[in-house]
Amino acid sequence: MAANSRLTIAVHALTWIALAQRRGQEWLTSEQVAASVNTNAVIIRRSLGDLRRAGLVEVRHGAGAGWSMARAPEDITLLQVYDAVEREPLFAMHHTEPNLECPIGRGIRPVLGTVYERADQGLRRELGRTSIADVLRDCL
Amino acid sequence: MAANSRLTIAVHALTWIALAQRRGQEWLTSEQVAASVNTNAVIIRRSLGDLRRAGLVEVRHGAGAGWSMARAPEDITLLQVYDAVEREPLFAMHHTEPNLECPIGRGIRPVLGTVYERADQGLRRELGRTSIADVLRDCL
DNA sequence: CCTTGCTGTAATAATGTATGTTACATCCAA
DNA sequence: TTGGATGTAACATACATTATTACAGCAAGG
Repeated sequence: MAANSRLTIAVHALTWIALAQRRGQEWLTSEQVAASVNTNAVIIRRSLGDLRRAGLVEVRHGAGAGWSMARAPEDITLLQVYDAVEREPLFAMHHTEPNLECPIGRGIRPVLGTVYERADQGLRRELGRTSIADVLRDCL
Repeated sequence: MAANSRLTIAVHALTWIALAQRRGQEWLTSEQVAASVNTNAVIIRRSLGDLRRAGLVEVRHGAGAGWSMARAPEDITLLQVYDAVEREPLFAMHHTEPNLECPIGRGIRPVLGTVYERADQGLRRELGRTSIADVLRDCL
């Protein structure tokens, strides 16, 4: 699959904001976050926008604008970040409908759907075990 | 991520070959498999080629050529199929190196590497619980 | 040993997604 | 009112996936 770096970008941004706040800087601009992630500020705004819609960060407009945590780093798991930024399922079904005259073609999609659902749960269970606070601690 | 259908295609092909063999047809051509999956025969040959390199199927050339299981359907898990056909990791790191003058930029990659490794293990544990024989049974 | 049918793979195209970049309307604290 | 940042559209580039055509290579069976 074309693995993407959305989760990486979002976790990096959140962790950096968490560290800045611990150091007393309440609001960070997308430029400041982009400087640590080393990417374009628009990429950061898009990512933080996803996190805002999920209720994980807050944004402030006008003069002195920027981004801030909406919750304590201990209360944000990587699973919540994953859900906020990732839209596609892990595994795709057939591009074109399989041959319904074949018993396998008829039956395989729900069967695979169940298997893929369990695999997804296994992935999510692990992502739910790590918080932004854990990532911050291990970074330092 | 751009979810792909490689696992779906490979499992479908294997399950169909397993059913054909149970019905007494030992060798299937890529055209016959493609007719059930409803895709091009070259796609099937590429997928089965991956499975052959992993030791899951056998190929026969010349007249009467085709594909056959190299193991019993009970002894092939979807995890083995996944490993045979999937090359990319689930999550990508940053496209460009993060800012190494930032504590997060310096430390985050190994931290995320560990988390992503655990998430991958969670996914794989579940895929290892299902065999081609299970898929075949549930299809019928 | 030669025919025949299928495999293995290269080359190409169409499509979709990820990332990066510029531009600009909008917003709001000071 | 204004200045600086957000939100988002528009576009470019790069790459992955799937599909398709073409053809060399292989080997079973006449």
